[in-house]
Parts: sequence; structure tokens; C-alpha cells
Amino acid sequence: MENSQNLWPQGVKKTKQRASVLAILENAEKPLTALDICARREKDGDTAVWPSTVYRVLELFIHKGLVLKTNVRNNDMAVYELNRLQHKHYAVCMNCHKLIALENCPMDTFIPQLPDGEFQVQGHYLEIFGICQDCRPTENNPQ
Amino acid sequence: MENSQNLWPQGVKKTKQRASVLAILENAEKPLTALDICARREKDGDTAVWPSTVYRVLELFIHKGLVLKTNVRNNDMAVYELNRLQHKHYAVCMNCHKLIALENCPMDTFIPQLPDGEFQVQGHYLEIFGICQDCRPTENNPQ
DNA sequence: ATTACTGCAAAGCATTTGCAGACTG
DNA sequence: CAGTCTGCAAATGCTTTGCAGTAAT
Repeated sequence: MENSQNLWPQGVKKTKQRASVLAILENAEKPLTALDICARREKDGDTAVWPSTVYRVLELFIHKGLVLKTNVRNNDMAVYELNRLQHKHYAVCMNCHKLIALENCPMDTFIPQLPDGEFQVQGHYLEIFGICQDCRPTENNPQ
Repeated sequence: MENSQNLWPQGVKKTKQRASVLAILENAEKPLTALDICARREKDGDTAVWPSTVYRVLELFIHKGLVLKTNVRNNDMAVYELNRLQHKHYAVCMNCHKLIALENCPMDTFIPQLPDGEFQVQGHYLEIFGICQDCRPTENNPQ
């Protein structure tokens, strides 16, 4: 698992644990919970990184604009992903909580009409929810 | 505080506590947390409804399609609102967590492109985030 | 060497669960 | 009256906090 180094934020002390969290997020195919990150670190055969440390590291990265924190509908654990600057949205399965990346974004052509017009927009979050293929009852997959 | 009765779901036993939760949601100007609902009940001078009861009642109403549960970005408590069937989205202030209702919805004209095309869409959730007027530093409100 | 970071334990807090008594239909 | 619902207490599980030893610069 490699970390491309170049996105390391300035003035942040580099430790094994922090580099590890960043590398895991860089290689993640989907947003992860803090505990997922711990689990992946262990699966890699490395020494454990404690949850409290992971939470502290994530908060630091969020503050530096490197990581995004999200709460997905109907799932109370927060998930974290690298802020890739490019836009990303997901479809969420209401049954298994799987995330599927969307390939387009409606906000590209949308101007939100806010009542008082005085809200300073920083960004948006969009989520499609429904039932994924694996959870949908079909002739192959009767439930 | 009145409950318009007519939206009471069939086959659901009517109790003081359930009617109370529904009435509070009907009269709410914004989505509420379960604990908000408890607090409003007490403010109305009524006997307390316990959080565990409120959670159980909310879950029942969600199951009946009467209530929607949402997790707002950067706020880990779930909020609940009446499912008014008309579309509703909010702008969220990252500073004070205030919610401001949006007056239009981009999804009216948007068809999400899903990778495999096999996802059965049930709905969507959109959230604009940024800084509200009250939290924005201005000449009147230096921070 | 100094300062900040991490392991670890314990606390915090929203939410869930269990159970006996109370209430609805 | 039977079965369900609620008050209450205790448990659960994610997340935060405190502290002392460890590691980075």
C-alpha cells in the first residue's frame, strides 16, 4: 500500500499512524468508517492503530481539507473519504448499506433558490437511496 | 397543539404518547431530534414521554411511511420530520447547524447515471452546506 | 531536548433492549 | 380481558477525553 506523499499537508508531523490512515483512504474504493480503517490496518499485518487515534487523525485531516466526513442515511456511523476535489455522490442500498458511486451530478446545472438569499454556499451532499441489485428479490435471488 | 387526525395510520393503536409525537412533528417548523421531541412535550406542560418511547414511536411511524429519518452532515444526531410527500431539502449551516428549507429541487430534471443500471431508486437526499447569515462575519457581526 | 502524538482506559452520549406494570381496543 | 405499549433502568456501541509514556523534529 503506497502513499503518493505529495498530498501530505504542510506543517503536519508525519507519523506511522497518520501516514497509514491516509494511505488506507487513498486506496479505499468507498468511504470507510473509523473502525473500518482500524480493521484494514490490522488486516495489512501492521501493528494496530487505536480507534481514538484514528478519530484524532481524521479530525486533523478534515481540518486540513484533506478528508470529508459524511453521515449516510439510515446508518449511524460516520464515514470518511479522501477529498478528491472532484465531485462524488453515491447511491445507498437501504438494505445492505452498500455505496455505489454515481457518474454525474445534478448540481452542475442547478442554482439553489434560498429563501433569504443570504446563505453562503460551500458545497452540497447528494445521496440516492433505494435497493441494490444484490438485495432485490429476483428469480435468481428469492427472498 | 392539534392533530388533524386524518393521517393516523390504519391498524395502529392510538395512545397519548403516539398522538403527541405526531402532533409535535406536524407543528414543527424544522426536523427534530428524538430528544427535541421529548423536550417539546415537556415544554407543553404535559407529562414526560421517555426517549425510548419516542424512538419506538418514531420507528413505527417510519415503518408506516409517515415519518422520515435523516442524518445531517457534521451532526451525529438523527432528525425526524413528517413525510409530507412533497419534496423537501435543506441548507445546513456548518457553524450553528441551523436548517433552511430550499424552495426547489434539482432532481426534478435529473436522471442519475448508475454504473450498472440495476439500482432500484426509491428516493434521494440533498443537502446544501455552508454558512448562514447569522454566522457569517460581517461589519455588524465581527467574529 | 522539547513538543506533540499515541496507546490505553475510562467517560460521554445517542440509541436500543428488557421487563413489569399500565393502558387500549 | 388479552395483548400491546410505556416508564424506567440498564446495556450497547460509536466517539471523545485524559493521562503518561513514546516518538518526531
